[in-house]
Amino acid sequence: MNERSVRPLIAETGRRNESVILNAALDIFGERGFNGASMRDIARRAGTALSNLYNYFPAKADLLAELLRRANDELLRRTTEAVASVPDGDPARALAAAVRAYVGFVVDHQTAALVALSEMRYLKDEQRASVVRARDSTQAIFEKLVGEGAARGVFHTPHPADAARNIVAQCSAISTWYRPDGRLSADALAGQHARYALAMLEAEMPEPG
Amino acid sequence: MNERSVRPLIAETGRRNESVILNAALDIFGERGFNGASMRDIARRAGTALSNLYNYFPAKADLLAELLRRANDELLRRTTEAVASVPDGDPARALAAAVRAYVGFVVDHQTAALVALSEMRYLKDEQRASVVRARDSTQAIFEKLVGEGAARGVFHTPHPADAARNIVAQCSAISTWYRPDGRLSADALAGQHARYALAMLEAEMPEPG
Amino acid sequence: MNERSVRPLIAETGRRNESVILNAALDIFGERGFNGASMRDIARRAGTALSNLYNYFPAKADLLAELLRRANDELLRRTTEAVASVPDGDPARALAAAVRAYVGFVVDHQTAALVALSEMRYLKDEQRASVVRARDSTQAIFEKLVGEGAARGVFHTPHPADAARNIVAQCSAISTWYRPDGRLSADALAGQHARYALAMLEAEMPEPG
Amino acid sequence: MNERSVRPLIAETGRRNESVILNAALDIFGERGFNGASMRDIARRAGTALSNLYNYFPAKADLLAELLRRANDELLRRTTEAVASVPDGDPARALAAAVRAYVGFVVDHQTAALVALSEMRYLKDEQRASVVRARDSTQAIFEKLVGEGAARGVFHTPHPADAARNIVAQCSAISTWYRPDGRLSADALAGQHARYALAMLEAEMPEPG
DNA sequence: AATGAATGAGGATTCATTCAT
DNA sequence: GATGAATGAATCCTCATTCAT
Repeated sequence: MNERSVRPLIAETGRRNESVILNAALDIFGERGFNGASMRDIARRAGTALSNLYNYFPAKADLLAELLRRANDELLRRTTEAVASVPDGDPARALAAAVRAYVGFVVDHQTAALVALSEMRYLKDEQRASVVRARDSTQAIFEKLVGEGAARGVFHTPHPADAARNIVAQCSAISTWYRPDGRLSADALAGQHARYALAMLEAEMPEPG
Repeated sequence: MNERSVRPLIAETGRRNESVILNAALDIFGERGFNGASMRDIARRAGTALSNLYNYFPAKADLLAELLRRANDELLRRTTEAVASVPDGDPARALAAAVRAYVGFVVDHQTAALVALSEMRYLKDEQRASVVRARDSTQAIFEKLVGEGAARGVFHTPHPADAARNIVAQCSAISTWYRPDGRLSADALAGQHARYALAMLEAEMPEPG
Repeated sequence: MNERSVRPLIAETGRRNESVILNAALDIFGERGFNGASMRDIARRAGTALSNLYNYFPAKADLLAELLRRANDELLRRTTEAVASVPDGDPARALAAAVRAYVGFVVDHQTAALVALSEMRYLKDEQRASVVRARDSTQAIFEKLVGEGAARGVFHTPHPADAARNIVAQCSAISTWYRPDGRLSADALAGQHARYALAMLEAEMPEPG
Repeated sequence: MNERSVRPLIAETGRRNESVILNAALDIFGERGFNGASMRDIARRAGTALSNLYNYFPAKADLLAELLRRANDELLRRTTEAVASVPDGDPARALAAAVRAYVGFVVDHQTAALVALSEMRYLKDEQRASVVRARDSTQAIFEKLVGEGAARGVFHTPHPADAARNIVAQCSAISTWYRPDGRLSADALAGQHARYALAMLEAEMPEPG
């Protein structure tokens, strides 16, 4: 039984077909990559006319940007909430909770996580910058926690910022190989990654989830 | 001073322009992705006529396949040699050497590593399968070392296969963020990643770098 | 102070938005040409919904046709009135008055004059024929006056019909270059063109405006 | 028998299909206007594949720009030569020769003259500016001649610059109505327009061609 | 009247690839 | 090996127009 909140990443909105189109785009981007996906493919998957896509999103890149915005928002929300649920002053526990949240997001929204990881580069200028900022917001949470732990002598790793980056990279990379029928359940996977993270940080007495 | 062997990934061959074309393709694939790269782009970068590309590679996918073949070959060579240079019976040291070799490859051939990580999916059928096999050969080395260490009680991680996968994923992901002018030198980075790996494996008395 | 009747070419009618839409269409056709203008452009300029345009005009061509009808009507009205205001039997004076009226129309409704000159060709079949007829009605006035003057020996030009056509063409072409802040005022311009016309006709004792 | 040099506006060049494509584009632009012409139309008229057009001209606007460049070049060449063939110090004769040259160009290359008159506006930025400069070069010849004549007291028109503009406009407008089977032959038309021009300028003793 | 959603046809342009030289 | 010309299919996107509300 899964206790994580698996509400759909793309919720219904006022506009009739918006969520249908976004979900179709997410699927197709996940299957073929941004440049390999055609608007025709997306329209067909969404069950609408090609030209109708443009009533919702003025350009293909806007579809991707909107998807990444939502993915990053949800990831940030989950991570923030996870950290907030841990009493202050326990960086190890907070870090473990953040990692579990991140892994949970990847497992619940694998395609979105994969697209966010690999297709962001195809956005340009302001859209790209905006997504980078959103991604960095989440990353900053990890860096802050690792920095605090290092300052307090809880984490002994010699390069805290580097460690934080690699922890996040590793969580994100799960989207590239995870299979729901794998040996580890989603929760076990999240717990195991919390354990990896604390190990990498050379935490004192890690207490894995 | 850099002691790693930084011979070019794409060496001169008998065919005059082959290496020029492959290097151009590598650049362009790295900049724009496989589907975002056009044969015209590659020809322009190579300084040759578009149609001449087809005298060397019958299709765009063959360019990518050849690049990935060479990248995987070099990665496998480096990893194999690194492991061979460690006396048998010391899985921790061997694993650390393997990680350092992998990181060295990523740092020396960042674009190739990035393309291998992110563009392999655009190959089809036998070409795809062939590249997957090559990638798995390297991965198998890590799995074997981790398995041995676990069997001998040197590594205490509860899920050795999973740990091996994540170590490799983490090394590979370096290609997505590494900058030569970053805070850690290439060697320091390699050493640090060996340390991460042993930590993740919960090795006894890791002796980093 | 401007004495010419500068009532708007597109007057308010019973239908609330009709004149707004026509004026928007006139603007856009003037800026981008008939084929360069989109119904979306026009709707946006008119401040109404795209689909609402079709409650007023069943097709894009009908918008243009209606504009040209009104422009030609107004031009014909001004020219007719100008000629009527001159006592019979003085072709030179009548011709000068007609030219002044024509120039006045172009100056007061430059965009409409420009669109009438350059976009008529994009109408088809009956709509085109109808506009051609309207244009020819005005042209006929000039031909008649020139013919009369030639018959009476007042105009000595050897090819009266050709002269009439060129006089009209020249007046019409003013729409392509006129700027309200030019060296000649609107009235001076009208007077000067009357003078050109009489000169071209080789009129006896032209008495310019 | 026609004595004017009616060499084709678009001469053969080294590139096999270039002149064929330019001539097709000229036809189609003349028939439907720049925005009403599709690259498919042009390709069909040229007897080549749509995509092949882009091997010669990278964009539709480049086709138009090249056509207008050639048209303006030829018009300038003819006008310049005509003026040069008249002994200095006779502005009336020089002006008449210039007008005849202009009319000759319009008659020999009616479609090009029409397109130059009506489609220039659809070019943008530098391409537009470049064509405007070319057009102004020819116009400047007329302004110079009229200015000289006015200064010497040969032309009595009160607004020389305005007169020059209208003379050119009138010549240019011939392209909108001329029919080869009209009442006046090409030469007669040219002569008649020289006469109109001198009349407009209120020249002393015009000696029409 | 007015609107938002929808659509089929067509727009310019780029694609990977082929062929004759 | 190398090139310039050529092509059919596909690209993203816009078009005028219609329809249900």
